[in-house]
Amino acid sequence: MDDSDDDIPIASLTAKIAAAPVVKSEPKPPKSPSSTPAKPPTPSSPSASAAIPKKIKKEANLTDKYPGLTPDEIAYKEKLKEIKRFAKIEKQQKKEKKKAKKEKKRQRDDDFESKPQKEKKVRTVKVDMGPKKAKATDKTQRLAQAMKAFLWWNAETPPEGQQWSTMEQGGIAFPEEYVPHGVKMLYDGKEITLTGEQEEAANFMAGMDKNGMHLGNPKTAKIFINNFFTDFQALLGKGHPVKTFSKCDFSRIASHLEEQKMVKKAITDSERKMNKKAKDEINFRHGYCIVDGHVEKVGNFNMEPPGTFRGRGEHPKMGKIKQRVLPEQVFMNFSVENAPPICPVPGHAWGEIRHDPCVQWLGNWKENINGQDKYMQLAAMSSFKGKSDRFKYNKAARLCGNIEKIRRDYKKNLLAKEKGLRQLATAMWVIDRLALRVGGEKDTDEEADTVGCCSLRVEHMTFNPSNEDDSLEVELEFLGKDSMLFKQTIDFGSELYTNNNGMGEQVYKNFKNFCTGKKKTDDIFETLTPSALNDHLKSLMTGLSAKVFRTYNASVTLQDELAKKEKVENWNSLTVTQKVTNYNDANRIVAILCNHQRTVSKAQENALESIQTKLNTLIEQKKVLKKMLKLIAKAGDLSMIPMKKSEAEMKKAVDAALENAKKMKEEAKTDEEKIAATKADAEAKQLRKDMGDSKFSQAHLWESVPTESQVANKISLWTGKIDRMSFDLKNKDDNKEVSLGTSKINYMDPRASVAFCKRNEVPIDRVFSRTLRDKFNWAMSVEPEWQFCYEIGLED
DNA sequence: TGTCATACTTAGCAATGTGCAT
DNA sequence: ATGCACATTGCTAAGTATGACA
Repeated sequence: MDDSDDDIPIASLTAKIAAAPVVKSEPKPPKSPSSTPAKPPTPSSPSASAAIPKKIKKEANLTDKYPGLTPDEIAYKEKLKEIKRFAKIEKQQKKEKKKAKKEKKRQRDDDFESKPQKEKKVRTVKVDMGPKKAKATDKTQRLAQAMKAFLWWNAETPPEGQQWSTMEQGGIAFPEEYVPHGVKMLYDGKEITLTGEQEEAANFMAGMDKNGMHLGNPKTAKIFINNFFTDFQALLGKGHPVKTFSKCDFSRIASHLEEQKMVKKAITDSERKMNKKAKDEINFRHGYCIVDGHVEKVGNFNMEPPGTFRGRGEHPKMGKIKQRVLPEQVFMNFSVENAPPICPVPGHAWGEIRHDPCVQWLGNWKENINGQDKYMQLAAMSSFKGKSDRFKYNKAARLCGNIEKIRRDYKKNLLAKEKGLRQLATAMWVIDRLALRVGGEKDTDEEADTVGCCSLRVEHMTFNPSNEDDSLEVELEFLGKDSMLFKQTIDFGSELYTNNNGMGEQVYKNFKNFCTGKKKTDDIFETLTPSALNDHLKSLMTGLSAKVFRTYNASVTLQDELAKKEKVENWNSLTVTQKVTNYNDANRIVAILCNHQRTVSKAQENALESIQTKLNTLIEQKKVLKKMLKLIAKAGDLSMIPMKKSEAEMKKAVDAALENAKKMKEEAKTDEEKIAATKADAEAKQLRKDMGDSKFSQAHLWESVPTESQVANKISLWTGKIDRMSFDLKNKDDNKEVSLGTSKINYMDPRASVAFCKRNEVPIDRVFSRTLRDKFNWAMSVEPEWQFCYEIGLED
């Protein structure tokens, strides 16, 4: 690791790291002496071309080697060869490296085990050695320690209304300038020469996944292509021969890009190191910030590269070209007394400088698709984000003490004579009980048509969907944030909504009333706006807004569900893994409440299908076993019992095929031979898979007639297998569309999770990943008995 | 009273990393 | 050791909240 700090533009950062207090860190295995004392000098700006191997000097005889091919095609073939060669070399290197690492580790472990006594002795002897030398850590680790050392929740708060007093930052990093590749697109079969900018745009389309979420769906593909082509044509200029998208052929560019990906994959270890170093440099230059004298991590310091706009759902602007953003378009924010960050693009300068301590952002620019503002801000683990996060959860906790009052308020108003008031109350009920978002107005020409509570329309509700008498059921179906489908049938007459004076029937009545006499496309709550709703909420509790209900309900639900789990009799005898599974189950209930979904990929779908097939096989096998048992018990015709076919021969054949393929690969000289070898390899692997399947299909059989007890044993074995597998399958199927992460990151008070772990001796890293532990550093010190309740909310 | 601008939170997807079974 | 499934992270889109202003 290179430790030269001089390339960091933040002057005080260097001093800061050096002065960082030594923080206790987890014990680490003793380090082996550094093996890299001298390093070769590295170029100051490693260019992308450094990753591509030098061309081998064989140009002269290439045309002889490939008779009848154009130079372009020959070049392509040669390149492919090179890529393959480098991939092979890299694989070899990786292997060796791994081996070496393992060896080292073993030695280290041996050392460690054999020398504990000695070490102790040394330590007692060391008396007057002066100040303790800091552990040899790299820059990233030292920065991490410096950040960890600052406990913002114990520190002074900046002046009222201000986010900071001083702020020094390293500016935004910009993507490298575009380097044209010269590969041509075809139009109506003819080559078209493009400028760099035009070629870059062509890349965007060429690189799109034809089966992805934008082009894979005919409806969105149409929007996407239309938008792209309009922007592309504008780039080409007036009177350009390219007129119709269907005549455009980007396939040459597509394969070039594919090739580049392979080149990138086939880099050597030293190149990988260089890339890492370059990335680290950017990270050190832009990734940290000094706020009021302490180091903070920056969240998004890389400027978004140009590309196509990937709007979700049926966003009317998807496919439009997102332009490259230049430093001139960016505003930077930092304190007056500090030097401005250096603009990293030569010949360019920041658009504007601000010194506004009342905001958190470090950088700000406008995006060209929707004209929306984008910000560079500190990372989730920073004090800014930590403070507002804790504030958010404390506010939600305060709702614990106010929720009864608020529910009384809307229950009263559900019966109000005035329609506006009734709509307000009904909306509050929906936000509280169904955890919907508030739902602001949207312009459907500019954005996808998605809704929340206030923007619900008559067409989103189906009364009495199952057509039963006296039904109070309503099907609620609409696209919410990110065009995620919300589809739930609410039975307003059910206990869930009527118990405890829940007033479900009244809510139903109100909805029916709000919807009658309206067009499908009319708003249900035509008198209501988010700000009016929030104003009313503020009158009931200071700082209350609609979204607090989601946080509140998520945290309360998690806490209640966990409490339920912990009440179970054998709870204390459960293993850590079982406890974590229970935690995840509680997490899942919250995720379902908040409608946090994910789409199931094709691969996941296939995996599920294969489990189902296996399960079916097991069930069939169990039936066969039962028949066998009957036959044996009643001393029937034993020749009816199916026998296991020998697997030895099959295995022989597979091994031979694999061996043969390997040999072919090694001996292959010409392209044809290589292709044949690859094919043989694929076939051998298929054979191996078939063998596995075949083995599985006769796993229940014996090579000779089994005894009664043997069969009986296998039946119980199979019963267990079937149970486990169908449980597993059901679980996977039920959960495949639920996303647990979002509620963990944004909704459930982390202190409830931390307390749960402490009560149950579950290591926190089984529940929170590294980044989550950093993000929730402020929540780690709570007591095992901590409860999400009103009093907690009074903290700040 | 509604609209706009601003600033910040919440969100899913794709790429990447990790750990486990074979 | 390898390949796979699952978990985590990076990215950036899509929301909410709120105050200024017409």
